[in-house]
Amino acid sequence: MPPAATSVHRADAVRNREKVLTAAKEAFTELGLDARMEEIARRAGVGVGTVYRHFPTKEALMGELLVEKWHTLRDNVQMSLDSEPDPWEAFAGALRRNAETMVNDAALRGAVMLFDSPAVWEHGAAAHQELLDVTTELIERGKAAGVLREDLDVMDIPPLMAGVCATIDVRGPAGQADWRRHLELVLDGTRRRAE
Amino acid sequence: MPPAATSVHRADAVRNREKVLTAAKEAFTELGLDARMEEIARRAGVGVGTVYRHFPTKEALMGELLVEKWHTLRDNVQMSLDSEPDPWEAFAGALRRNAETMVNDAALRGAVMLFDSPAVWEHGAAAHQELLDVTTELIERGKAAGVLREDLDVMDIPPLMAGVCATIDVRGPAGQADWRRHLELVLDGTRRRAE
Amino acid sequence: MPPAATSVHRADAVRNREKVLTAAKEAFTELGLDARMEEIARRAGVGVGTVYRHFPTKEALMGELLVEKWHTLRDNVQMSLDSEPDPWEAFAGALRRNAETMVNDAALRGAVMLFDSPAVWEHGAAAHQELLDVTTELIERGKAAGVLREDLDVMDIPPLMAGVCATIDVRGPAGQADWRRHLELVLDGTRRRAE
Amino acid sequence: MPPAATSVHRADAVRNREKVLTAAKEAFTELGLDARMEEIARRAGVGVGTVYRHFPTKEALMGELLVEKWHTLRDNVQMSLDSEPDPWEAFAGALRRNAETMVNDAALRGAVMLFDSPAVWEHGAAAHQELLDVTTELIERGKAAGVLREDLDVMDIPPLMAGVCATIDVRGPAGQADWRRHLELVLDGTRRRAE
DNA sequence: TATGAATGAGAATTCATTCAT
DNA sequence: CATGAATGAATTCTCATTCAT
Repeated sequence: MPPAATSVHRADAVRNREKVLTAAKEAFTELGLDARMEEIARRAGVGVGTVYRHFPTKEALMGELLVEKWHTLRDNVQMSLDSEPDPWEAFAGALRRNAETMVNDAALRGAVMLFDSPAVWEHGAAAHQELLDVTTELIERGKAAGVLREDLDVMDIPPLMAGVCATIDVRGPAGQADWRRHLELVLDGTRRRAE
Repeated sequence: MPPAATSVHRADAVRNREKVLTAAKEAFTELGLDARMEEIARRAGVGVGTVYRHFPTKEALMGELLVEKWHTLRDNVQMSLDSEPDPWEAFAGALRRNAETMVNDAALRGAVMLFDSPAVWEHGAAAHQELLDVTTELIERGKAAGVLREDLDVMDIPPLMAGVCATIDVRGPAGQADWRRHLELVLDGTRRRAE
Repeated sequence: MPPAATSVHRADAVRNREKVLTAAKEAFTELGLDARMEEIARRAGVGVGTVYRHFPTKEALMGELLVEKWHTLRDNVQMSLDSEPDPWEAFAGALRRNAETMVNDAALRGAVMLFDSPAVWEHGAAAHQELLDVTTELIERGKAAGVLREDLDVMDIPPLMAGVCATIDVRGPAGQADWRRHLELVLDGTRRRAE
Repeated sequence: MPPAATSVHRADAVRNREKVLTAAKEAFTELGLDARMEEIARRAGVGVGTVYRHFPTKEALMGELLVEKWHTLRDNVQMSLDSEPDPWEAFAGALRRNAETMVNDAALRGAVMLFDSPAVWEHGAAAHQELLDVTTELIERGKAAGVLREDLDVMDIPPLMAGVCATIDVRGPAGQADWRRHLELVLDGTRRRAE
C-alpha cells in the first residue's frame, strides 16, 4: 500500500469531515439543535457511522460548529477593527454585524443560550478567547476615543449578545420582538455619557 | 348533598393540584423543560394520571406555571408602584426584583426563552398583559419625572428581561456571567440622558 | 328508617340504572365499543362510580345491552310471525328488519362480531335462546309451506346475520359494500329450489 | 464499493424484515390486532426500533400483511382457474380454499372486518384489485357455463367472504358456528337456478 | 474505513377500575 | 349510595449511539 493510497484516504476523510460539518451547519440552522444525526448524515451524503467517525457525539459536532462560529464572529470584529476608522461606528458596527450573524443561525443562538456542557465550552475556549481579544481591542480604542464608558469591560459583551439572541427567539404574546431596537438600546447603555 | 361535600372533594383535589404545580416547578427548575411527566408525578407523590387529570398536556402544565410567574412578576412591579416614591428607583427596583425572581427559576427562564408554542402563550396572554399594564404605568411615571428616555416603550422591557435571562443561563468559557452588571448596563440605556 | 325511604332509594337506583343503560346505548352506538366509561357516566349525568355500582365491569354493561338487543331482534321476528301471513315474506321480512336494526347499531355489530367473552355470552344466553326460538317457528312455517330449504336450520341464521354485519362494516378498497344486495343473495340461498 | 456489499447488507435486513413479518403474523393471530409492537419485536428476536425501521407505523405493518394475504388469496383463485376444468368446482373450490386461508389467520379476518384506515386500504388497493381480477375471470367462466347466476358480480364476493370471516369469529351462546355450512349456503345462493 | 441496520431506554398520553370522602 | 379524583400499567413511536458486514 503506497503512501499515495493513504493520502487519498486522508483526502477523502478530510473531504467527508467538511461535508459533515457543512451538512450539520445547514441542518442545525434549519431545524435547530434537535436536528437528528441521521438527517445530518443524509445531507452530507454519508452514513451515520461516518458522522460518528469524525465526531464522537452530537455534542462534539456542535462544539466544532461553535468553534467555527466564534471564528466568524471574531472575523466580523476584526473587519471593523481594520476598516472602520470611527471608534464608535467600529464598536457598534461589529456588534450589529455579529447580531446579524446570529439572526441567521438558530443553532448558534441555541448553543449560546442553552448549552451547559463544560466539555463543549472547553473545546471552544481558545476560539472564544480570540473573539474576546479582538473585542478588547475594539473596546480599548473606543475608551481611548472617549466614546465608550470607562467601566465597560469585554466581559460585558457576551451577556449583551446573549440578550440579543434571546430577543430574537422570544415569541411572546406580543409576537416577535424587535431585536434591532433592543440592540440599539443596550448599545446606548455602553456609550460614554456627556458630562 | 351539602355543598360541603363538594368542598371536601375540592380541598383534596386542590391540594393535589398544588402538589403537582410545586413538583413541576421543582422538576423543571432542576431538570429543565425536559423533565418527564412521570418524574413530576413522583415528586408530587401522585400517579401520572393525576397529573393529567389536572393538566391535560405537558404544555398546559407549563402554561399554568407561566401564568403563575406572570402574576409574580406583575406583583413585583405593583409593589414598586405602590411603595417606592422615587420614579427611577421604582422602575429600576421593579426590574431588579423581577430579575431576582427569574434567577431563581430556571423553568421560567426556559419558558421565556424557548417556547414557541402559541397555545401556551395564548393561555398566558391575559396574565402577561397585566404585567405589561403595570409596567406601562411605571414607565409613564418615569417619563413624566424626566428620568426615563422619552422613546422608551413598554415593549422594550420583555427583550431586556430576556437578555437578563439569557445572561443568567449562559455558561461560556469564562463561566457564569454577571447578570447584575448586565442589568445595570441596560438599565443605564433606558435612562434619560443629560442634555 | 321507614321502608318508604328504602323504596325511594331503590326507585332512584332503578332510575339511575336506566339512565346508565340509555347513555351506554347512545355512546356505544355513536362511538363504538371503545366508548369510555367516563363518557357513558357523563351522558347519564352520574359519576363513573355509579356506573360501576350497577355494572361491575364494562363487559357486564355490554352484556346487558346485548340482552336488550336480543329482545329487540326477537320482537322483530315475533312481529313477522304475528302479522305477515305469507311464509316467505315473514321469513325474509324478519331478516331484513333485523338487518336494519343492526345497521343502526355499530355497537351491536361489534359485539356480535368481536366478542369472545364467554361471561358475556352466558349472561345473554337465555335472551338469545328466545330469539332462536321464534326464529325456529318462522323457519318451520316456511318449510311447511315449501318456501324454505328442507335442510335449513335455525343455527344457519346467526352466521348469516354475522355476514350482514360484517358487510356493513367492511370498508374495502372498493368502499362501502352493499349489504342489502348481500342479504338478498344469501336469502336466495335459503329458498327452496324449484325441482 | 461492489454491489455485493450492498447485497450482503440487504440479505440481513431482508431476513429481519421477514422475521418481523412472520412474528407479526403470529402475534396478530394469537393476540388479535391489539398485539403490541414490543411483543412483535420480542417474537422476531429484534428490538422495537428494528420493527419501526422496516415499517414506519403499526398500520404500515398491518397493511403489508394485508398485501401478502391478498396475494395468497389471489394465488388460490388463480390455481382454481388453472387447474380445475369444471366451472362450478373452480368457483366453489376457490372460495372454499380462500375460506380455509382465512380460518387460519385471525389477523386477516380482523383486518378484513375491522379496519377503517383508508391509508391501509390504499396501500393494498393494487393487490386487492388483482384478487378481484382473477375472481372476475372465474365468475365469467361460471356464467358462460351457465352454473352461476347471471346477475352475480365480483363485488358480491367480498361481502360473502366477510360473512365467512364473521362466522368463523362469532362466539355466540351456541359456541363456534359452522362456517363450512354457512359457506355452502351462500354458495348455493350464487348458483344459477333451474328454470 | 464506510455503511446503515439494529438497539432500547425513554417520553407523552389513555382509560378501566378502585376507593376515600 | 353517589361521586369523581386517583391510580398505573399499557401503548405507540423516537433517536443517539453501537457494531456487524
